[in-house]
Amino acid sequence: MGRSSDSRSERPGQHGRDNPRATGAVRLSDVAAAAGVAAMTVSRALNQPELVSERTRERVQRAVIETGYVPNRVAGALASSRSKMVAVLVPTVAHSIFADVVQSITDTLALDGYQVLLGLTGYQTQEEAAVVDTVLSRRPDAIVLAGTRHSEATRSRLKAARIPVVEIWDMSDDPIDMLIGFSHHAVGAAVADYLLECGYRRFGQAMADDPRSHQRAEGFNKCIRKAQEERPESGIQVTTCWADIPASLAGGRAAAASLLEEMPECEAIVCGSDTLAMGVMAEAQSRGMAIPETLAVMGFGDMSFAAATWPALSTVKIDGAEIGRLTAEHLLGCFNAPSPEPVHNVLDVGFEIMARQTTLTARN
Amino acid sequence: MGRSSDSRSERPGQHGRDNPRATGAVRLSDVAAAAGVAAMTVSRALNQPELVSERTRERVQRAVIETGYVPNRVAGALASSRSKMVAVLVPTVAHSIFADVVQSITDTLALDGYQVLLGLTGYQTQEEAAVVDTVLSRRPDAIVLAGTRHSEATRSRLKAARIPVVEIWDMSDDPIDMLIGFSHHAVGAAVADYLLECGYRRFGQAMADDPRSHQRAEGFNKCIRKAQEERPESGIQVTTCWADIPASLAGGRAAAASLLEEMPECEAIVCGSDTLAMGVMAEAQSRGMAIPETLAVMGFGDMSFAAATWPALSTVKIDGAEIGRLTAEHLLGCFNAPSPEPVHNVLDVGFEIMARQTTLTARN
DNA sequence: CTGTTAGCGCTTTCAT
DNA sequence: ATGAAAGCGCTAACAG
Repeated sequence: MGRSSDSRSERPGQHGRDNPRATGAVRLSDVAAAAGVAAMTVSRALNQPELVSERTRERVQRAVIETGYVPNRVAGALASSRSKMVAVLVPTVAHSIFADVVQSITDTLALDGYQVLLGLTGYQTQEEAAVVDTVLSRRPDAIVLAGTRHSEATRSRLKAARIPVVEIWDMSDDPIDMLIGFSHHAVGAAVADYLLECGYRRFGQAMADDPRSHQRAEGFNKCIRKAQEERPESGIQVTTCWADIPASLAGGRAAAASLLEEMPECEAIVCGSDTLAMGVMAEAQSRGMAIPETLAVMGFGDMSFAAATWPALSTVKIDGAEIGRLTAEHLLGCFNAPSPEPVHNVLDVGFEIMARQTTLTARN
Repeated sequence: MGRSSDSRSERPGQHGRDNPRATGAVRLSDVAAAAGVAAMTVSRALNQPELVSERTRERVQRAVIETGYVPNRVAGALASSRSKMVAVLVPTVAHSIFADVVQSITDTLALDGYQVLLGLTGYQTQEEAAVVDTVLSRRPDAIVLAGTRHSEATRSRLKAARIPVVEIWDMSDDPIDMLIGFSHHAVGAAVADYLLECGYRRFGQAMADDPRSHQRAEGFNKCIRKAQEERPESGIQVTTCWADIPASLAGGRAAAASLLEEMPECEAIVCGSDTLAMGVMAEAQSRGMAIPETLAVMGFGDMSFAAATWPALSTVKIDGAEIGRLTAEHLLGCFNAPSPEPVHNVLDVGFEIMARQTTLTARN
């Protein structure tokens, strides 16, 4: 047993020079030597244990512990062209809505041994292109990205990568591959319909200045304009205020202050996120305005953030954690499918308007 | 030019079979062929452009665009044993405090071309050990992890990895390598001192049931006990309520309700996070208790979350984004240092008690 | 400044 | 059930 059969077992450096190897880490062949088997057998014992006899498996197990072996998945990924990594690209993780998505995807994928490579794209298309390139160079097995508006370069890069791509958090007529999202325009329209139905007439909008908020605002405004044309006498009005991104409580306060200045008789403020909504409510409260009696406020996102604090808040319920889970499970389905062909599949998760009685029946 | 000098340029599969290669992606040698240079020259043109003549650089640039080449960093990492990835391990990203850390580290590292491999460890030591192993198998160039209480297995694994390790968000006498954090025990004690100094006597604690919150509570209680012994007549009391993790507004409300039930004459509630603090304040408000006149509330974390809404809230300021930035810059310093030896370095970023006059002078 | 060669540590394939 | 050989796509080291 003096000499192992592995030609590199004496750990020479590259080119046979006799300085120590760069990493110094335990290799598969070291474990193999310790267990008295071939490297390939160790690989199998670790990755496809059912193909190895129980006796060998145990010996390998022991050798792994003895040597403190940590597999090198970089090498594994190169050899097998499967990295067991999924890239997740979101504008930011400092917003609860995307943090929930990332958390949920990470948790769900971990169950199947996949890891998340995080990419934060900011809110600029140009930045996104750079992040996509960097991330693709890691050869992830799939990529999830928020939004459906990408540069043509980004789209072609993603298609050329020939891996599952899931766009989330928005809707599109022409997804790159898969899509799990909803129409922000439709949400905006639905909110307008809803509030008009409730009897409100004078609206403010406190929206973050990002593309998806713009779409919701457009949907809202379009619906409002239609109502104005149909019922010119009703006095329907809307004023919009764009808050800086990232959205903050302070931004919400400022937006509310500005809206109430411009439109003191404002009855309802529609907000681009729960964060903005809370800022708006803080401002209203500081002015002694009763919510929802004097001013109704509508948020956007999952209720969990705000509901406990502000029972008067109504919101469009979009649960990031749920979207994340759906996305991850969908991907795992792709990975496990007999055919690894990309599936073209549009899935609208819909949305739900959560309205507390206290708020939205107030004026009836 | 009919035949390239690259022996694999005709893209045979492994072992010379003639099915197409697994990935089908453009390789360095494809770019080299298109540019009429050697693969190595392309590599240099991309990674060390200063070593290549301008003419060659331009030809390579053109060939890269022409072929749509996306470097394979998996192969690069294997060959060079530098992955340009930093693993970041936090309990969760669904808490603003850790989300800020991750956001900030990601942003800062991106400036130097590093990417973040995200690991979410939950709050259990056992889970952490598994995540550490998985993450190390990707051979990150460094690892950042929240907390200083790890299993012995985790510690030895991390030491054996021979990469920079930064523990953050806590203090330790025996860090694995580097540490950027603060003592939770000391924070708890400082808060107690502060509130006693302000004249408060009957305290509630609404803490999340995680190790670091426990340490703060211990620091707080120790300080309180000392005061009780020194001034038995003063009527100093404290009751603690442990909220479920992850901390939520609802959990904060429930904790406050329970505390106020047990100790109706409670004067100040110390909270384990801003989230809990906001829940506590919601409950107080719903009971018509004036803050801070009737009940003072202290949070923990960065003010940015809550300050705009609750000017009456006081808090221990721990800015996750700042810690993240510090950590990333510290790491980049290590990477660029002439000596890549691990630096043993304890850095206490300290903390700051932000106290709004309105709250903490209320009883004076 | 550019090219050649020999691996990085693993998995695929084929052979036993 | 186990092993041997070849190669994944890139970069370090040396040679020119």
